[in-house]
Amino acid sequence: MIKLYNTITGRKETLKPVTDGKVGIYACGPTVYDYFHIGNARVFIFFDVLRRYLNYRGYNVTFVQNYTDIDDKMIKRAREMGISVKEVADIFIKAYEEDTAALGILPADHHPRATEHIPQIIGLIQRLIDNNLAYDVEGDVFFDVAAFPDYGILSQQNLEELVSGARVEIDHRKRHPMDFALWKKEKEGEPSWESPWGRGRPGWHIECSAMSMYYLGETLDIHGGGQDLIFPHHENEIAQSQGATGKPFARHWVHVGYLNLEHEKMSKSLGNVLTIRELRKIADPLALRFFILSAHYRNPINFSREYLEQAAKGMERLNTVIYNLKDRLGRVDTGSPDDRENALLDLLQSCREKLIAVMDDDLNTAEALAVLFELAKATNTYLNRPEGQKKNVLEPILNFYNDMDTIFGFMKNESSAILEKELEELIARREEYRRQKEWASADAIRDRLKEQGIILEDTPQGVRWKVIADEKKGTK
RNA sequence: GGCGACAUAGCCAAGUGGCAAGGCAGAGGACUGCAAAUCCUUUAUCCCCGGUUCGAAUCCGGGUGUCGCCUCCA
Repeated sequence: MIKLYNTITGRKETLKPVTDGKVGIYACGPTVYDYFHIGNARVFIFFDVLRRYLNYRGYNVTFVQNYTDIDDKMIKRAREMGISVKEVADIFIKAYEEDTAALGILPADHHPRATEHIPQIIGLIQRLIDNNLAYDVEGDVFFDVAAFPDYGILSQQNLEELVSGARVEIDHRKRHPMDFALWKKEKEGEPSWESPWGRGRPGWHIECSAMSMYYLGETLDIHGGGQDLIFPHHENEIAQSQGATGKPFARHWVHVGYLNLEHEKMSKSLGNVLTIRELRKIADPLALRFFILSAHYRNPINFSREYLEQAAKGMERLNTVIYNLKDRLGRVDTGSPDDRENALLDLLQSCREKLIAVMDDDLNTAEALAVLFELAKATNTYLNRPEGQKKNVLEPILNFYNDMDTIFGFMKNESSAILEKELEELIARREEYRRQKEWASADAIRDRLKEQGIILEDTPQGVRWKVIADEKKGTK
């Protein structure tokens, strides 16, 4: 039984998909006018883990995340760069794909673009006009909030409260100050499409309603994004979608908390935006993933280089235990487990159960990681014991970690650039120096290999080596 | 003005009624030729003041502080 906090009710609620065994998730994606930043990354990483976890729990998940490729910011950027809006979108979608891949984020099942769903958008607007929830004024179409009684349900505010706090300019063509644009009349030199109301382009909110329902049906199981989308974006999506269909738009509204940078909200005006593009130059992007997962998704978190380094070291600890397991597994045989080994296998089982329990409870990734650390300690203790280890004890533990990696996705799989034969030769030579107690010569070999990114470790079971790839050295 | 979040060790961070998880850093020890890795030991008046309760970090009331949303925003 998986529980998720639902913004619309303010409670954790059991996930009950529309169709048993299937889950449709729609997450609001980026406006592709620039590189995305570490705050955006928090949302993308959360939804990546959510869909991976639901998949692990046996659901058939369809995950949709849009690209907003037409709006004011896109148009502005195209002018600045002296290229078309389409070209801006192509550049930053490609960058998005590269940067998310570096963060271990899997591609969604669908990444629809607003400009490729104009017919669906127009159809939805027409339904709203037919239902007397939208009106056309001189080629602009607005949503009539006063005609939709549930307006404000998500942000828990009524219309009067919203108006009193609003800092918007009054557009006198609107029936109500909070009415928002579904369709914007064409302006000179901007991309536009034919519609029943004349040439124009979609408003910001309508694309998500249109595309989510097109791919996932009229009631989504899970919809969400960053907390700042609650109002107005998701509020407006509810109005548009429910206004058209008369059905609940999403069963679960999931919103991810902010990630601040050095205790400040990131914003262009403060000039403190850290993009993943930039982060990738100075640190391991997977350390950011680990850092983000080490706190609960609804709590605000603060980012700094220091915290990222702490996270990188913790992540390294888990990667090391996996490395330790793999290394030892190649040197041991099967046998019947003794009492202490049975106790370890019992612990493995209880860790598995505990991990599922904490993840089922509103995706508590912080506790889940603690479980992985707990098992790591017991495993390391076992690997240290002089009586030796058994394959049929080590293997299930390694399998567990591999399973967990399909959810959390921060494990490293290093490969060596140096030829293994050459390496074995150097190790053998160093062993000879060590036998002769020629420590300086032995250490020279170790230092030389380290410069090439290969770490030698002397263990009671013999010398072993591992590769540290350049971009994966943690923070640099 | 309206709505809301957060405050737990040097740092990060779980825990929402029953002896305060986990990670990072520090100190001491074991192991090691030295390293690396690992293990052991060690570190908390849970922001303040009241209340409810046999029992509160957890529930209620009141403070204080930090921050967010109500405008484009993840």
